[in-house]
Order: sequence, then structure tokens, then C-alpha cells
Amino acid sequence: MELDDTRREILAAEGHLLILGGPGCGKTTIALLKAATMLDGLENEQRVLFLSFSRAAVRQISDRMRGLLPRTSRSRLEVRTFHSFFLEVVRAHGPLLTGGPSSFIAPDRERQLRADFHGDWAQETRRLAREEGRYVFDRLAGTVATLLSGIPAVRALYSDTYPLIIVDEFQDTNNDQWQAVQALSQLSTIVCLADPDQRIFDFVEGVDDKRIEQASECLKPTLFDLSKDNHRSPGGGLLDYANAVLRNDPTPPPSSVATWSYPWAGGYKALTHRAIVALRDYLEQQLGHTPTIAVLAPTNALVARISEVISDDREDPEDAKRILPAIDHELNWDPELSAAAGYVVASVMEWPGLPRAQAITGTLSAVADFYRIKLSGGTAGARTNITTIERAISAYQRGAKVLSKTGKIVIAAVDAGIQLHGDPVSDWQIARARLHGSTELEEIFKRARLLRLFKATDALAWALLDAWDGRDAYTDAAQAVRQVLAAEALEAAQAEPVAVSLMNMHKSKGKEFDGVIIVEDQYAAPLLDPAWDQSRSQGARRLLRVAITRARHIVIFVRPTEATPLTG
DNA sequence: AGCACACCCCTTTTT
DNA sequence: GGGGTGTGCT
Repeated sequence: MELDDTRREILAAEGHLLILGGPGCGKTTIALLKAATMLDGLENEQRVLFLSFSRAAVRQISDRMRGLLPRTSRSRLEVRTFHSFFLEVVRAHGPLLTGGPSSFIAPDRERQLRADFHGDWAQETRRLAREEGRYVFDRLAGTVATLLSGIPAVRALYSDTYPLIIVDEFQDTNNDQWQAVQALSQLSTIVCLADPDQRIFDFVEGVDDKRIEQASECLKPTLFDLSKDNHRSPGGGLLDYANAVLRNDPTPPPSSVATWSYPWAGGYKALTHRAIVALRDYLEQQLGHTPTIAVLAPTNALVARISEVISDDREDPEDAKRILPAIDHELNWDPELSAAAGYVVASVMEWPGLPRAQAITGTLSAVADFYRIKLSGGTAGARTNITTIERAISAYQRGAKVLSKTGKIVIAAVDAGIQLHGDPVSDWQIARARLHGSTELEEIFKRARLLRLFKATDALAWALLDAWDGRDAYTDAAQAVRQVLAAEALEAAQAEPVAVSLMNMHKSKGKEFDGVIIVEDQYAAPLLDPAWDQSRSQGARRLLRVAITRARHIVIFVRPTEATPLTG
């Protein structure tokens, strides 16, 4: 491998390092090589620790490593998420703080607890950690920081195991993570990889735009700047254009950037569909293989709507003879609410196998759980729905009059019975069709539509087929659906990217695709807005720079005609 | 409880 | 555009 002077200096440098550089500059690669170089000088049981934020990032780094380092080095380089590392530290040494064993509260459990807790939840999670040794995920980093900075023996133990620690996306570390790293820096060598202009998570509590300065001051690292390098899209001018958007410089877009405008609200639907088909065909022809394409939008809500839009064939509005085919795609978003709606459907599939009372309370509880998820997503009004449904459940159990419309409908529907046949795909539709007649049920019906993983070959269909009792009902269908969705969420983070993926712009960070389509919605999801203050506009420009630089070859913007120009 | 209607505001979150 | 919320009525 050819290395330039800067990179040779990085490999030779001693002490803490701060490596700055933009998208596609090769920060990760040189950090991996640095790790390999260091490994030669380490004791047998010592390792290098490479910390990143998400499982998707860990996967990408591990992939990169496979092409770069020999097997023997790879086995001694631990690429992990902050959370998995912190989880291990708290599991092993948390008892030093509480005197009892540590246990963990998984995110979905936390959502339930939170929905049922009235008061300051953040404060409650601190109490749980301190007094009961029970940790929600957000409390792990702070606990590790306390352990490492407060107990020299623990600090020494980890620094001895990991003499070199690489911290990815350093600009996005929060206070707790930074404190943990700082404690380790007393005895371990720290390599920070950072790009201040990719700071797009600064809304997260504890993330600080002064972080890189703090690190410079505290670690006194040797600084390297790779920002001039671009290995991702060397010829197309995409990085230059992205930088122009970042600085609002009056630079015309290069030929690799196109803007498709739509004049009427909602026009993004057909246009996005066409853009995907056109980009796919074009890149396929240019590259000679199936291209990877990302469709990016500022909000999850818009991403979900686009997913619905492209899931069906549609007539091309420009050309009535042409049909835009449904596009097989991956929706890169945990549709928790849709999953909760799916559990309601699944609970209906259990009816024929259950006693009447259990069928009724089972489905009503699933409805209440749906609103618990919604409440935890920030919709205050959902609390009323939870109360109403739970009142219905308890009234039914006491034999009192059920006042809620949803309650009445579910009781009547259970009594009317449901005919299922053992084909999960059509039985799902039959069960879902029961969700009508009240505001709550209509909402859940609509939500469950997003859960469109329904081909006979889908994991969900297989799981339901297993749950079919051979006569008239699905046993524990809700549990089966729950397990499949949980497994899929885990897998999605680690799986190979599929041809077309939809995600919000934040999620795209650290990924790359042959082509990128960036969709703007006039009212709900603007890319820029003249009304925004300086800091929000700058944040939006940093995000745009990240989104544009995801592409190796082509970027298409789908924007309303009167949208704010991106450059000067 | 539930509905209709007017009004409002509109982002991003790893594990 | 469309979902959330508050109000007033039934």
C-alpha cells in the first residue's frame, strides 16, 4: 500500500493523536494501519480497542479491516460500540459502586417503565442506577466514567489490556463518554478521529461543539489533517459541492448533482419514484452492476411516507403508458409504532384459541401498549387513550359496563368470531380488517399497514405459520411477531446494504452508496428555511454536506419549486 | 366518551 | 400536507 508523508508520520508518531478529515478521506483506514503497527510492540494478551457509536459503523469498520489486516492482527483488534464496551465494564465493576450486582434495563422495557412513571424520568434513571444497580442504556457511560476516574485499579486494569484506544466520530462523543476516554488517557494512548463539520448530533444532551478543543487542551495530541483527501468520489466534484453547500458559497452544482423540482404539494411522491427508477437504470448501465441507492429525507415521517409511495406500482404522471414498478427496498427506521400495531393484529389472530375473556383483554392490552409506545414517542395525548382503554379492561373484568367504543367493538368482534385458514398472509389481512369503528382502531389499522413485510417467504410469515395450531387459531402470535421483529431489527444493523435503502439523513452518516436521492417536503421537512436562525441553518448545512457526500457518483435532489437555494 | 372543527407547528437519537 | 391539541357540543 502506498502511503504519503502525512500517513507515514501518523504511523511513526507517539502519544495521543487527533486525526481530522472529511468524508472519504481515509481516517478509518489509517487508524486501522496504526493499530496494526502498534500491535507488534504489545504483550500477547494486550489488545487495541476501536470504539464507535453504532453497530452499523462497527460492521463497516470490521469489513474494512478484513481487506486490510492479516488475520492475526484482526483477532487482537476489538472493534466495538461504546455501549458494548461500557456494558462489559459496568457488569464487571458496577458492584464496586452499589455493593450489589448490576442489571440492565433494555430499551423496550425502559419505554414501558417510562410510560407508567409520572415525573422526571432522567432523575429516576439515576436513582435506579445508584440505589438499585439497575441501568438504562443512557446511564452506562456516566457509570463507567465514575468507575474509571474514581477507582485507579479499574483504570489500570483497562489501560493495561488496551494500551491503544481509537475513538471514532470523536466530535459526537458526549460528556460521559469523553470523561471515560479522558480517564483512560492517563495510561493508554488515545487516537481521536474527528470531523468538526460532521457534527450532526449536537442536539443530543452532553454533546459539545467545544469537544475537539477540549481534547486538544487536555490530551495535547499530535494533530494531523487529512481534509484535502477524497477517496470516495475523486472525480465528480461532490465533496467540493458539499463543502460549498456547507459554507453557502455561490458555486454551481457539478454535473453529478441534479435537482428535480415539483410545483405542487405532495408532488414529491411521483417524482421520487421516478428518480429512483431513473437513477437505478442509469447507474446500472454506467457501472455494469446493480448499484446501491439511498433515498434520504430530513424526517422519519417523510421517509415512512416515501416507503409507502414506492411500495406499489404507479402510473408515471408524465407518461401515461409507462408504469413505475414497485421498488423493493429496505426501510432503515425502527417503526416501533408499526410494530406495536402489528402486535394488536397478532392478538386478533389468537382469538379462536383463547377463552373469551382472555381474547378481549389480550387485544385491549395490546391497544393500550400501542399508546404507551406513542406516549414515549412524545405524544402527550396518548395518555388519555391509555387511561380509556385500561378503564375498559378493568370495567370488563369487574363485569361493569364498558364505556369505551374500542372496548365495545373488541368485545362484539370477539363474540362474532373470526375465521382463519392457516395461510398467514391472508389471515393477517383478515385479522387486520377487524380493526375498524373507533378512532383508536382506525389509527392502529393504518399504522399496521407500514408493516408490509408480507410475502410468503418472509420471516414473519414463517413464524406465524409455526404458530398456527392446525385448526383455527394462531397460538402466541403476538409473541412470535415480537420475536421476529426484534431479530430483524438486530439483523438490519449488521446486514449488507440492499440495492435501495430509505433512511433519514442522520442515519446515513458513515455509509456510502453509488447514488443518493435527497427528498424535501415543502411544509413538513424542508432542507433549509430562511426563517431559521444561524445555528440551525449551519446545522442543516452540515447535515446536507453529510448527505451529499454519501454518494460515490450521483446525487439527485427532489425539491419543491420554491425551495430555498442551497448555495449563495 | 367521542366527535367535529379550528388552529398550530413542523428535526435529528446510538444501544 | 397532516398530525397533535384545545374547545365546545352531544
